[in-house]
Amino acid sequence: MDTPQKNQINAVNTNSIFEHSPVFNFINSLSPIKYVKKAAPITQTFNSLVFSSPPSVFTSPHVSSLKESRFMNRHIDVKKIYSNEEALADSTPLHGNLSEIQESTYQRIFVSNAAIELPQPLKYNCGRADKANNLLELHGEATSDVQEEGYETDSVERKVLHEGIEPKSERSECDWDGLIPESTDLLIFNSPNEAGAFHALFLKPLDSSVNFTSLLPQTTINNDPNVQIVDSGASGSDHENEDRHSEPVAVTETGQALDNVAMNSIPNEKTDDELVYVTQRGLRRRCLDFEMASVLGKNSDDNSNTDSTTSQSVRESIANEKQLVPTKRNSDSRKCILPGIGLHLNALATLKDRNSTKIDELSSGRQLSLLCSTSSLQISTSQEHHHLALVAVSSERELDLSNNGVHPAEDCSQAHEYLNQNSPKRKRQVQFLLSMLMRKSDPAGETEGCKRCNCKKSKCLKLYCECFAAGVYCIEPCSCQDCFNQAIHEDTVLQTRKQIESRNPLAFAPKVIRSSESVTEVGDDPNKTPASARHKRGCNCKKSSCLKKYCECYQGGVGCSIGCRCEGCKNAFGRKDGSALIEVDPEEETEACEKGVAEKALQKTVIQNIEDHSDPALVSTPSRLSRPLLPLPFSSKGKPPRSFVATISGSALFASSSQKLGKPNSVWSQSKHFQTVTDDEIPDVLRNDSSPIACIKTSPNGKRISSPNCDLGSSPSRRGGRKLILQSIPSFPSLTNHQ
DNA sequence: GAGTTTGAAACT
DNA sequence: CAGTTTCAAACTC
Repeated sequence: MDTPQKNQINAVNTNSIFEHSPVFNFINSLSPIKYVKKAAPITQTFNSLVFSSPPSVFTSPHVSSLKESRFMNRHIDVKKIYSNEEALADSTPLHGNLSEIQESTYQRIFVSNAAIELPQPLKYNCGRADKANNLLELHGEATSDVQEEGYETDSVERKVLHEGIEPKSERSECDWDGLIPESTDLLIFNSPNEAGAFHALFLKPLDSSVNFTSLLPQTTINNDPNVQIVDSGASGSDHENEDRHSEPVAVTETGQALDNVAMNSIPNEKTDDELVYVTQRGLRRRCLDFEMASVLGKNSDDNSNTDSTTSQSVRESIANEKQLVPTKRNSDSRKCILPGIGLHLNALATLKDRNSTKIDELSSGRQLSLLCSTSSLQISTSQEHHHLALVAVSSERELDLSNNGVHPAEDCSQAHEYLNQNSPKRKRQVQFLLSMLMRKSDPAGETEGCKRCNCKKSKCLKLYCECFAAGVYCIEPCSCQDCFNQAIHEDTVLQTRKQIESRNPLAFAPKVIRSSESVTEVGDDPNKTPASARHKRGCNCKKSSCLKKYCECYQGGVGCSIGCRCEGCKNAFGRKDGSALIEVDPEEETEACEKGVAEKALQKTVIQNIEDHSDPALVSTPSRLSRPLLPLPFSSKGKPPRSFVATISGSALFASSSQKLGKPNSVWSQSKHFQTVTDDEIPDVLRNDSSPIACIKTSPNGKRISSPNCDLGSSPSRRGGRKLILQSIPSFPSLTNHQ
């Protein structure tokens, strides 16, 4: 499949090595315009990057994607996970060498995500944690059919092994070590070593489209072995392609290749094994990727050392589910990419959890979050569209972090460092985010960020368990008893999940659906809640008047709708009767906010600001726009996965996705949800920012009706949102001002 | 931290 | 589908 990206990439490749040199990249980073061009086609890439995090929402078990594997198992064998990836990679008819693949991989991650499924990007976040992993993973993905592989693979392996063995030593050299968390659960990195991978990502000059380099010190790049590795890869597919003479794999192509891989798995056992080996390090994740899990689960038993076997089994499983995976990707790779978000949230949660548990990890996580935000900002330069999304995400992360008890100051300090290198705009944006963090003084929030359950009888295998419901494994901070929601009980978890889904296919779906996306559902129905978002099932509150977190609607930051069976609804976010918060009782809302919802409200406001950046009035009057969703589900309860998903994803989206995929079940895949959120949702919102009215039509009632254009349907047109992106950037300042 | 309240989830 | 029970979070003290 040749995509514009590919072409671009090729063009890039043709460019001399100079372009790929760190210095050149850095210079390029300085000129956003250029990057934008390059990036333009790649917009999705960015998403992947940003959202690489594991989807909080459980995807249907049957759906298997690379992402899944990654996300799924915090503790799952790397091999397994990797195998999934491999399966994808294998399936790919890639023509490039491993080296090429590596290069392409990096590019993919940063540059060409579009073609790449979200999973890949996720890889980057997730498992790629390892320095080596980055390369390997890439290889794994791209590897499929590398014929020259032997040569390159070996080298790669060596690198990987080498790194794995002495990751830290290498890092020590890197200046970034301090900044970049070694162990970033957040990112899904298992071990500190994994951080290196992340490192590499940042360090890597990436595609011109995305330049983290600007953020990163050049020196670091040079110094850090990892960087070098990355560099080689990063320097560009160009180099590799040229040097290795292997079939050139354009980044774009790579992305496609990845997709293809998923579709056509061509198992390269050797490569797979290697990959698996590498991947293992970064696999530890709290997030459960049920989709993958289902697939992986089969293999889980074997996980440990039977590389070839595992990879194969994975492949087989994947092959069996080929339709799903391929469909997903084919249907809309872009969309699929989003899953990362979900993961991301989970990752955040995990991070938080870990924060409580492990200081080191926490710090790293923080840093990561910061880095992510920063990176997002940078990326924004090249890709505004993504930028906003990223910003939103980052902001959320930050918020979460703050909630978690992470000290914003630390993050801020680092962020500032980055800022120093960035343009004023970026600085402002970053500051904005930081301010949000700082503001979010959330005493209790600290814990909320991460999911911690306290189950005593459910074994964490029922929806009662928030961790389980969120699609994440229970972790140390949890106070659960007889917990089965652990990687070691993966099979049980998957089985249970399936069972629950069989009973209620939507059981793991986001609880809050954004109306804009689900406009079809609510949009025109005057009877429905004015809010832009609403609970998928509605609440059934009797005594809380929908003013406490007992109420899921309230908890989710959305107003009640006609679907609710609540009594005496006084939901501050919108009453069942349709009255908007402000309209109904501003004070009430205020109180609620003060009590604990404040965070949500704040986030909401912030989000709105982001969305409506230029129009504060809108924010003040939700009714006008339609009730703001839970812009930041994270805050609401610190339960990123649920809220987040809910907020972002919409039933409509799901439906569309499923249709595309051709697999109804696939609809539930987290990736889609995330995708929706990332690419579609946020971008749209951002778009709206620039011109709130543009995408949003206001009905006489004041309800928001998404315009056709706005409809995120996932059409390519949507993605073209660059214009908006540019506009969105300016908005930040205004937002900051507001705050 | 223990106990109560609450409403979703699960069960019948 | 409705009623009941179970469960764990949210809340109160």
